[in-house]
Amino acid sequence: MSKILTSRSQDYSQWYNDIVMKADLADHSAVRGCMVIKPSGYAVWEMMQQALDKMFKDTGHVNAYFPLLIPKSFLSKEAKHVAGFAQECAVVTHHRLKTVGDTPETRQVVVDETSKLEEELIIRPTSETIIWNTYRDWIKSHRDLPLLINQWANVVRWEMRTRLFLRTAEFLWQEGHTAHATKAEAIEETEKMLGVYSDFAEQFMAIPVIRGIKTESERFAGAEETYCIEALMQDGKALQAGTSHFLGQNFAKAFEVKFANSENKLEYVWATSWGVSTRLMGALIMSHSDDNGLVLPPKLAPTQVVIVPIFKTDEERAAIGEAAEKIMLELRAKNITVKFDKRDKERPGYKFAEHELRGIPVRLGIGPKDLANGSVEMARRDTLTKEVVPMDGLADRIATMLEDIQSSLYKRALERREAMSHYVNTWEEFEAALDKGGFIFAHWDGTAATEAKIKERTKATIRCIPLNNKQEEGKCILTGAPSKERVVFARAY
RNA sequence: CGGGGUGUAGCGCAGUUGGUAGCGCACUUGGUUUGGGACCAAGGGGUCGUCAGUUCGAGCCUGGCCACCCCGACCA
Repeated sequence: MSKILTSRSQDYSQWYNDIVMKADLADHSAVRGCMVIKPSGYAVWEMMQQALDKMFKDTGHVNAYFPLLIPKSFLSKEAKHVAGFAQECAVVTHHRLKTVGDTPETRQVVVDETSKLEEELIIRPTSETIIWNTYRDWIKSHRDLPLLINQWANVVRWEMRTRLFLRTAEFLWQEGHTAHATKAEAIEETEKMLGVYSDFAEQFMAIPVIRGIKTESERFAGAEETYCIEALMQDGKALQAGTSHFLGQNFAKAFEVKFANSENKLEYVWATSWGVSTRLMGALIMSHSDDNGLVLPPKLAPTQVVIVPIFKTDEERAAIGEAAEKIMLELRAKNITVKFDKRDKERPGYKFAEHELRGIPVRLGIGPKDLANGSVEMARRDTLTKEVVPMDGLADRIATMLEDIQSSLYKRALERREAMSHYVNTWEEFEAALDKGGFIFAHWDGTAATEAKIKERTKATIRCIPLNNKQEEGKCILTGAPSKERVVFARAY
């Protein structure tokens, strides 16, 4: 059994960091709490971006870009919003530096105090305010609605504690910001985008998620309702993988965004916002990887197949090269991405290990024996198994295998989650389940006070109230007060 | 921000009592190798995180600062 499944939290963190480093995905930067996403990591992020972007476009959205810097007064216009983000904002106070000191030894660069800004600028922790300030000018009539815009951007949140991908001071994300004429339409949009996120998580990332809504205390600052998808990592901790917010008219009122309806009466617009971030990279790593390194689902693997040649002589090398070229043509004809690892310096064994570390789903080995037999050695990353198969019909076989890896990863993750889902009815059962890790479905009396007490005692939070939740009579595990449905508890990242 | 730990070559580390820096991997060159992380030989690479202090002399001692890791607190 993989040691990660049995390990303590500290070992799991070490394991996670090792994979990020050894698979060459990212590194710590010289800037506090920030990371450098390396080409290997960025390539995976790009795969995610492309898939998500297509899904956004397919649901009628367009991309735009808004400023990085937000005047402090904008941020403070929505009271709950600023209260939620005030603790973690990077603030720009000056716009100029100057050099002081006459000699090279004493010379230094300091802030020019004469360049102090009259109003400080906040580096966006999220863009609702700057966007709604802009939407005021864009929305005049019901004919301007709905306004369905997405932005790919970076944001900065000055977190106390950072973890590569999961919580960095700066991170990359997309944020959708939509405006609608009616409440119903905005809620529909919020739910639709949650659906896009859960489809993406399950179909592309091969990660099963629970769709639900947040309790009031976990709600986005400034939202009326926060919908989320929650995933379970291999160590039994939950990870919020995406959120979609119904913002009501909060931002429309804060920024005076009104439209003339068909009867020429002014109304405030209804809003949504939704986002996923590079945190999904963390989710991907923690969901599928094993002790040999990263495991990528084929749909997100920048390279799906790698061919490793095994040869002694130049003649063999040339013959294998020809065979590889032929295979690559066939695979590319089926839109399968393939690389031929013809590096001379590294030996095959080294390459095998390296490609496993980086998570390439399928590896082909071609050597003299294969040339003689018309065969190829085909290895799959998820199960670490390999078999010798005929060269004939290889492309079809690989296409099938890629599909199988994609669905197997999902199935494996789903089975693991089910095995780590506990239904409890008493406090004792709840505590026992917490020791095992995973999602805990339990009754809760619906009060923030109880939620807070449970969090204080156990560090477990309510991850969400599942959508379409089964209604059943029960008693709160803490207070014994009546409850009509189970909510999902877990310790979370 | 509190507690604990770390910072020495690209990476991982050693460095004794304070005496002017070393090992493994990686890198360069040559040769032998190549079906699961090769071997031999010869090389190159360091303001020891940073700033100050103590000292004839600091990688080592003292203090400040910075960054990172782990546990908390915080955190759509």
